[in-house]
Amino acid sequence: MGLKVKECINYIETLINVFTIENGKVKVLLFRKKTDPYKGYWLLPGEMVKSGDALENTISDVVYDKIGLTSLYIEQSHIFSKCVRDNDELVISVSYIGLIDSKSAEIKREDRIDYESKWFPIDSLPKLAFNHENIIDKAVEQLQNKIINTNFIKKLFPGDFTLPEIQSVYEQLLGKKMDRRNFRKKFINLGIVKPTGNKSEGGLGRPATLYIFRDEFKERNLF
Amino acid sequence: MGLKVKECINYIETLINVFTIENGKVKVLLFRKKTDPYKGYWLLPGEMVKSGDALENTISDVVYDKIGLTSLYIEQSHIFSKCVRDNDELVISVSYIGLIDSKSAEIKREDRIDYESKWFPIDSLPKLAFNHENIIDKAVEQLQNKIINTNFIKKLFPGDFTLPEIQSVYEQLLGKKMDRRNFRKKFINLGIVKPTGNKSEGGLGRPATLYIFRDEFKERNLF
DNA sequence: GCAAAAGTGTTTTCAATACACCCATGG
DNA sequence: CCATGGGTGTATTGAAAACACTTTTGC
Repeated sequence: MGLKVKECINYIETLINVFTIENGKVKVLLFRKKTDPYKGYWLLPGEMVKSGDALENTISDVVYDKIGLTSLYIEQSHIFSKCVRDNDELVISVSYIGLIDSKSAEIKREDRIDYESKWFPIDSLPKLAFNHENIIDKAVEQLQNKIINTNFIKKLFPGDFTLPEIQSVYEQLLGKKMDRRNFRKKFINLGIVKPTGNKSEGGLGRPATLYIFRDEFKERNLF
Repeated sequence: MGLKVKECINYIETLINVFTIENGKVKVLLFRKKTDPYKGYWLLPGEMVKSGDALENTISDVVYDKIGLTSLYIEQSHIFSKCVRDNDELVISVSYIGLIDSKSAEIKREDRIDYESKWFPIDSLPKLAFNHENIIDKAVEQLQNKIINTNFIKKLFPGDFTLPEIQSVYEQLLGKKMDRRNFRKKFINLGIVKPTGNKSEGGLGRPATLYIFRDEFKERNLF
């Protein structure tokens, strides 16, 4: 306890777990690593913290420079410090959670072909570099706790959506099936959504009613 | 966005919010600062991270060297990085939450008279150095979310306790009064506590029944 | 007309709430 | 005997859960 080896520089990096909903699946954005170690493995977008930059600035850089987004919802997730490198250096990883709706995410994806990046469903992740699998696990765990808040959902569905879509996101994140009738009853009774008058198109089966969040909706917890 | 000034060292410190229940009040442990800046103000115990030490080691040092505890429950709270110093240096503060029962806390307090330290009720904090007031606020906010978990409560009450004691902690942390009958009903119906057969002593009024957590109790959320 | 997914109502069960009086102790 | 705080029971309300059939669309 308290055995000091020698003074050395600690590196701090910020990483971000950007989540979106694509084709009804909850997905996270990953980049493929081009160099050893872990060449060919996937990792979370991130950047070393430099020169008196506050963490918030660094994460903004990551989001803008690497992902190509100018704004998305961000909050802190967790700090990891076990990932020690060869030479007495300690890398501290500050992990963030970002949420983006599928439409914005899709547009930006076209712009960025210089990196190999991909959205992976959280239940089928590829080989991940370093401890990034742990980092994603922790972010997903926190997402589970956040998703019961209606304000949080709105960030994933800023446009219109169907109730079956939203229900499916809950089922994926909470890891359990829910009764369709009870789910709608609850969601609609909250009074935070209203039908747009339109119907979903193109899918199999009966088209679903499209809803949007009311402008004046009050943040609440479900479940 | 991304304007780099120059390379410089970022300092990382760990801080801990140690909470206990003393005389029925939720309190946090603070030390008085001996030197300028903020001489005479109070602050959270903490330490700079050195030499490839993982954060967990650093916080262990703090707990052992400065507080005199060999073990207490610890979890991460939040990272603060706005506290920039004069010379382009950035201090990143990694904040932890620690919980200790009053009995262990009391014993250790005797041992440590070389520092001026004191337990302050969270609703009447003294003048705090740096941004430590924000840091405590954040920790208390997280405590509010954690306290609904029975496992968390047990860490504050590992020995025996009365139901009015526990109820009071809930009321302090959640910031609302609760009905005594409904509170007991809920708590006892959980089946996680059992009466010891003894009664509290020394207080005014009728002595209260003492309870302990059952050995095999299942972690659950209340409220 | 068939497959696929959306939409709808009722009953039961259980937890949350509201509420007022009696009990044990110390002084 | 009085002040102080602890302990108890019941009725009401509302949300959660369980459950099966009908509707709309594409092919």
